[in-house]
Amino acid sequence: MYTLSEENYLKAIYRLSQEKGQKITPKAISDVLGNNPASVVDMIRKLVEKELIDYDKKKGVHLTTQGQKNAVLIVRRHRLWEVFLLEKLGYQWDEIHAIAEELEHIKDDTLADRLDKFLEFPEYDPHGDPIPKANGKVPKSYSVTLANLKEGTICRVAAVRDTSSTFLQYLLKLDIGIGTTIQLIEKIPFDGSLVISIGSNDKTTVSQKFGESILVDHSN
Amino acid sequence: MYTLSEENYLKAIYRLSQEKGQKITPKAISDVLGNNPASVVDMIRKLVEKELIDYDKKKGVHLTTQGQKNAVLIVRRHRLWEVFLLEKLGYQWDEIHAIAEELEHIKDDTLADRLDKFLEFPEYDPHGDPIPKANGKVPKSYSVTLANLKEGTICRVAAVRDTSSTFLQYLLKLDIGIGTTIQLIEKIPFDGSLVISIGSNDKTTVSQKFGESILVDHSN
DNA sequence: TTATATAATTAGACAAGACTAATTTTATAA
DNA sequence: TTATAAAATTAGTCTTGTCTAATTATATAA
Repeated sequence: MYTLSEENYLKAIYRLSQEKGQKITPKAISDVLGNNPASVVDMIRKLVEKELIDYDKKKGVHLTTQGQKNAVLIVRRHRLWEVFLLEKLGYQWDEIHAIAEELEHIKDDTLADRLDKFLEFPEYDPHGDPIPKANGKVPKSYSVTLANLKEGTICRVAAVRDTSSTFLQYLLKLDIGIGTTIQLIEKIPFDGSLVISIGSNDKTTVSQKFGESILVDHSN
Repeated sequence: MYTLSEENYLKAIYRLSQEKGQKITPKAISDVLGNNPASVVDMIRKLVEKELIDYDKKKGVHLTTQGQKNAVLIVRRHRLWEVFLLEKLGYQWDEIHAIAEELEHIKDDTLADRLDKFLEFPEYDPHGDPIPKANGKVPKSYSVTLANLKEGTICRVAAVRDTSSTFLQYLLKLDIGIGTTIQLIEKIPFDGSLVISIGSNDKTTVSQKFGESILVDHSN
């Protein structure tokens, strides 16, 4: 088993590896974890030693098979606990991430699988992120953002990319949740702002950044 | 909030404080936690500094009001998680202690209370230990052991004093659980062995140590 | 009461994981 | 191509919580 810190690094590296085409550098990792680049270099050395990652200055950091397997398991635990906290304990959308951040490190061979069964094998967590299966397979995740759509398109909110409390509270205020229908009415060329209609409500304007944080499902 | 280590010390001291009449010494704490007495002395200094305990060489260690409050909360979390693991996730009696040992350290202001509600406010954990209430009140705990009874007494198993896997597996093998009826048939003066009848089964002989690890409820 | 065993304490070391400051590499722009 | 900025790395330090070994204090038994 690995330490809390090692697991957090694996998770951060896994997350960065999902952003295709980006080289995973010490700087990038330090930005995700909010710590010092020097600390990251130390930990990279340690994880290479343990054969959880490879590091090549040119190619950046990559998870080994072993590292990938572990990272996926941590993500699985995190997302299952999020479902539990929201569905069973009645937490709000914006409260669950921080607690799951601790729960994901609880070590027991059968805990994740038992929790999975108890929750009746959910495929997605409350933020719309796919929950890796016990065998490591990850259900399809969404990749089209609201900001990607053509004007006029009607879509369904499938997932959100940001777990910050400020973002999630803003969503609650706008009455947006997983499954909400949104029509993209207009894109303002000047700053990328989006004019949208949420559900059957009136038009609202949101920022480009906001539009890029919402992943959608649309039929055409 | 306190560190994992500080919480484990508080819990150990709380546990020792339940054994009335015993002075809480560094040695006693090191025995409970399985670490070096020198480490205990260091931590005692730290906890005194934080006003969680008092230490007087003559009187030993005592929890302050603040320390008591925290210790009780940790115990509350531990026992609630035990109920969850057994009732909701289907773990065996002997598997839950170790996992609850990790879960009890998850920090969130409302988690214990939400879990308590979700489990419908259980009064006792699966080992028969009382679960402290949100306000710090602790339901009555049992104190009479099987070994304390007079020959002939019929009792009900109310709680067990040992959380070791070997002990709990032995209980499963003997078909003893919380609520099981046991009659104490005979006490062997030589070594304190007990001849008992479990439920409606034949006589069995168990050791004095075993008898002292079972807390019972009896009507006369 | 004195010898001996046990407990408590102190001093010093160590590993993990973080930091700062200084230095070296690499990338970017003039 | 060279100057400059940014990133990576190294060296050294710090904190937490542990340890061992040595010392001092206390309790127990002869």
